[in-house]
Amino acid sequence: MGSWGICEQEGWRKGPWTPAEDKLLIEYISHNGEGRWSFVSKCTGLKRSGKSCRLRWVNYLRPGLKKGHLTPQEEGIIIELHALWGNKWSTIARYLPGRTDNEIKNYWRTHFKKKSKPDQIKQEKKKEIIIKQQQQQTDDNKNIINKIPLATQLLTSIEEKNNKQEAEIAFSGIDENHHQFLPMVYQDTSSWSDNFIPMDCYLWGGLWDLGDDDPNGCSKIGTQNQDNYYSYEGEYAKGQNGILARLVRGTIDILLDVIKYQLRTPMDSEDAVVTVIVSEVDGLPVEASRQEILQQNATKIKHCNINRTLHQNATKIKHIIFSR
DNA sequence: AAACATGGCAACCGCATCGCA
DNA sequence: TTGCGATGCGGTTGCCATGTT
Repeated sequence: MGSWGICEQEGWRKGPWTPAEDKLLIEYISHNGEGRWSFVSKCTGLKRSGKSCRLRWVNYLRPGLKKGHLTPQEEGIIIELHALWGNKWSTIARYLPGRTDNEIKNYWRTHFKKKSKPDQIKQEKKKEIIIKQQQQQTDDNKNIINKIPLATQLLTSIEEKNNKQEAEIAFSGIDENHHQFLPMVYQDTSSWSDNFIPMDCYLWGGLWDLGDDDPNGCSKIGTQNQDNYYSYEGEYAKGQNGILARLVRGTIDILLDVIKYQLRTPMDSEDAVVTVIVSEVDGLPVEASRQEILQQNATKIKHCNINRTLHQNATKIKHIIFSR
């Protein structure tokens, strides 16, 4: 193949798009809508393949695309979801409105897939993002108690009662009556039963395990059902704080997916139930009678319904309870 | 100032999947 | 059920701008 822009084998032009080509493509889509890409060249005279037209539209011309650097929040989401799903760029992109799979893929390769000194670079980047997120959260959470140590701001409790698995995440903060949410008591790992998933450690590992050995971060604490569990010694508070940041920003469905992943099949079972209790939306308190806004069979939850109404930053979640 | 290295990113390629006849 | 075209996805390439030596 020759240099880009002049290769016209098979009749198709390749290489960078010109403004004139963009204009033709935009006009075509404005009249005919997306899809039927192979007809673009026939209708417009563009010497571009259908695939090329689709790619140009999806990655560059489509309205609503964000330009510029990713925010620390977006970076954090990418890290978390990549730890969860791996190179499922299109899936990850669905959680980042305005960002394309190509952009996320490029970002990941640029920032995390350095061939030289991979561990060092990942560690440095991770620390950088954690610091950014903490600074951002400090700004966002002015009304949330910050006098208590980070380690107690968010604690997780998992209990097994009467053959039921129940995992509950409690968030400290201030409710609509300005009462402090009391964190749950962290349960000692020695009490975990054989068929029981230690969600907090699992969650932590899933969020931050970047794939390779992570000597300064996650440490393996045990194996259960052929799965590995991790704790994050020394930075436990930071990690929990990071999860809280996600929730405060209303990305509830991400958390649900993460926790579904942690619990593996239990959330797909018929009798699994998810309960989400929200105390504040967009800075306005939710009446006590309406706080429990979602409680339904987990099999019906693909993406948490409340996410669509809780996109603003000021959402406060009191509890999310998973049980079966 | 020139040569080289690196980072960022748009675009291409091949394969997988989907939908329809 | 099968074949085929359209579409989607992830990996890769290569250009260009910037930084380094």
